Amino acid sequence: MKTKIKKHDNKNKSNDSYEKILSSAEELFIERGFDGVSINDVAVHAGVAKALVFYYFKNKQILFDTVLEDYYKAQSLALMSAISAKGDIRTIIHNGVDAYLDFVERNPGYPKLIQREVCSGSKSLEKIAAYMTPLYAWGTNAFGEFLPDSGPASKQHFFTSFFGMAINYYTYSPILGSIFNTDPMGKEALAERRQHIHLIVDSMLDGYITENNQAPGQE
Amino acid sequence: MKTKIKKHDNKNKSNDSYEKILSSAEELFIERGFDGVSINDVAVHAGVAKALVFYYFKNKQILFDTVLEDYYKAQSLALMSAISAKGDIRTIIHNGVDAYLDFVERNPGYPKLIQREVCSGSKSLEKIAAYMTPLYAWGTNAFGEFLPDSGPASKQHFFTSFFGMAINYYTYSPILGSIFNTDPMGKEALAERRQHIHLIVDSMLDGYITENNQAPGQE
DNA sequence: ACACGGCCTGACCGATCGGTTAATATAATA
DNA sequence: TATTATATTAACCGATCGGTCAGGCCGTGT
Repeated sequence: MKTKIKKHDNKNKSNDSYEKILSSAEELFIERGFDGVSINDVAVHAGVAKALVFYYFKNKQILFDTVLEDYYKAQSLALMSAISAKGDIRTIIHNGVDAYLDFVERNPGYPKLIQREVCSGSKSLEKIAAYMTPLYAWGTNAFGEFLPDSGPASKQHFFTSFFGMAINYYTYSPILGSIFNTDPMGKEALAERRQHIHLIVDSMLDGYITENNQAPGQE
Repeated sequence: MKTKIKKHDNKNKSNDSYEKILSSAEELFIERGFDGVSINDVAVHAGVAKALVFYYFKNKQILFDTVLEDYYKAQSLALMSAISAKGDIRTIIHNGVDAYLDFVERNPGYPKLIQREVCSGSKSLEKIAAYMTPLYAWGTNAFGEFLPDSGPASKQHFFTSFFGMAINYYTYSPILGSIFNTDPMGKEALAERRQHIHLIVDSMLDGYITENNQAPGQE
């Protein structure tokens, strides 16, 4: 049987309008958040009738969740090889950091989208938590080789700190520019920021990797 | 001349409804953000008529900015003594960290409010940037004693990292709970988090303070 | 030729949005 | 007591919200 273009079913997305709507929604939700965007905004930006948005996406929440899911898939893809890599712990962590920064630099709107919804009591919270879990699992596992499972020096705390340090630069970039009088998202600035993060990772590993793989204060 | 209750003028806030409206707005804006809250929501929560909100606050944006400003004043007050303190650089930084964490723990909604608006292209962006400037100025100045002015190990990068590390825990707390299966805002968890941050500060200072006050790689 | 199903639209729905207005209740002043 | 300024409200405004609906268009299979 010859395959033909059927009703949209998540397998066949050859449809042009569908993609236009989704990418418009992505752009606008990133700019202004769930509550700041109307379906009409999306339709106008995509150049279609408002009703068509509801034709492809049953309601606003589903449209938003689809945007989230698309980003999650892209993130998973981008981190997959780095996350499953084996070898020297330093190399693993540095590669993971680079993979994540690569992804964020290519998708600077993603951290904003996530962070804003996390701050709000978003209806997508559980979904976001589920999306973050693999990343946190990888991170705590990587740190777990030389950090304790609990207490103030635990792997959870360290990964949370690294993650916050890395991501906050991007989410705060709109005001960092005016505070430091530079363009934080410029090419050189991003490269320098990346160097900084690697530098911190190294200094952390230097301080916490001991010969018997024990963190200080855990003897 | 005897002082009397006059029209509301930012000096005399003895009025009850004014305070109720403002604190309701604060609570709701923190929960759901600017676009997620309607003036009617605020009025109902405050137990007054919607029109009274517009009587005290000319429009929604001004109501929101007043909430922001109130928080900023409270933050300034909370950090004032710590920021102006002199003495040993380690003590200054640890005291600054404690003062900031004290404030955030007493006002857990504040980082959320700020972060969400920063991520959005909020109309209050310039105001927020202005509010953050003193904090960043203090931080970069404190680090400035032993860190370079530019490059990947600059005081700006370090303070940005510290700030991100510290604040992200609070803004991400809604999902950290389900990821780590704990209550990140519980009393013990907060105390442990504080220990962790002090621990990182110390490890950073150990690594970067050298006898001639120069950062590694800057010889 | 005709029917069918996916694509797309304009018109419409009730609810709610931010904001205004006119009128009233209340309390201080004279 | 009469007057005046403030505090408060119900009713209303046009615009926009998320969402629905009936029907037209168009390529395909029969």
